[in-house]
Amino acid sequence: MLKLTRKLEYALIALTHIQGQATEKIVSTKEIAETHRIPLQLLAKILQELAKHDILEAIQGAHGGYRLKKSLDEMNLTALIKILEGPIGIMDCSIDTNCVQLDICNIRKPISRVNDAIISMFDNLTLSEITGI
Amino acid sequence: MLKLTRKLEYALIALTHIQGQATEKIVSTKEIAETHRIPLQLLAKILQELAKHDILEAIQGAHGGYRLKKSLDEMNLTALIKILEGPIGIMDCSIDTNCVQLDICNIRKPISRVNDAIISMFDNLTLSEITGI
DNA sequence: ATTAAATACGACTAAAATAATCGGATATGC
DNA sequence: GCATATCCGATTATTTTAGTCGTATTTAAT
Ligand code: SF4
Ligand code: SF4
Repeated sequence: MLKLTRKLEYALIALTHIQGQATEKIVSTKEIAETHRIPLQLLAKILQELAKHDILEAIQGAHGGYRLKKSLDEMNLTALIKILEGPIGIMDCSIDTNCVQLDICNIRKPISRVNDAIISMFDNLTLSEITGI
Repeated sequence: MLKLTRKLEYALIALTHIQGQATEKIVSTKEIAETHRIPLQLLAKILQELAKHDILEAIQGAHGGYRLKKSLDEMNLTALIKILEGPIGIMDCSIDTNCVQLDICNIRKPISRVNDAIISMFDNLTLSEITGI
């Protein structure tokens, strides 16, 4: 309940790690995985996903790896979550319309306010505020 | 990710329903389940849990059911979540100490601030603000 | 007393979401 | 050519959430 996924944490750890290196340094998945004890294959797929969305630049081949492609203060937490997990929302009806209670729900409005508050908090949180400038 | 559980929603729906009735009226699980299309057995267990924690008063036997025992503006969302789901926290290390990244985690502090903000938001939200006065 | 309607509760099963792994392809520096 | 990377679809494993079952107990009404 209300937990961040491991994928998201690994992504934030990796971004933080990369940002801590010299700007032009190419950082390999292996380096990050070993430093932070993250399963290599899983991290690999996460970084690929981030590369696909232009957050990282991938350099293939031997001595390859990743570099930051986008400045982290240009992107908020909401965007990262959307990339890795899809649409956000603390209840089903904030995402789709399949809930059987939908038309008779007596808590939808108040819960929706809570949802908005959380989303707006994530909207206002840049990744660099998490990874540290 | 970051979803409220169904159990919690059902609890809030039920509390809202009960609060909408005359103060002394005894409301049966069946009435709530049918009105809101909630699986009866599941709702039953939830209400038992709430009764065990003195939020509801259970009246057994024929024509039995539940009544509010505690005023809903005396309790916040955090308390309800704790009863139904246990300790809150958006990351594992806010609850236990088993995370393998714990000692080397580079995002723990910033994530912890996010966590605190959410918890504090829930702390300041009374149940009556959700169920409607 | 008997019956019907209700709560109480532990055990169980099912479904869904999350986490991790596997196997092979492709790219590139040396 | 070989070692070291990214790339990527498919699969499996694990955990969490959701829902069900069976049975016992309580109590009002008849
Ligand atoms: S309609 Fe009500 S029960 Fe259904 S998802 Fe929205 S808030 Fe939850
Ligand atoms: S230590 Fe880091 S990785 Fe582990 S749970 Fe806490 S924040 Fe997440």
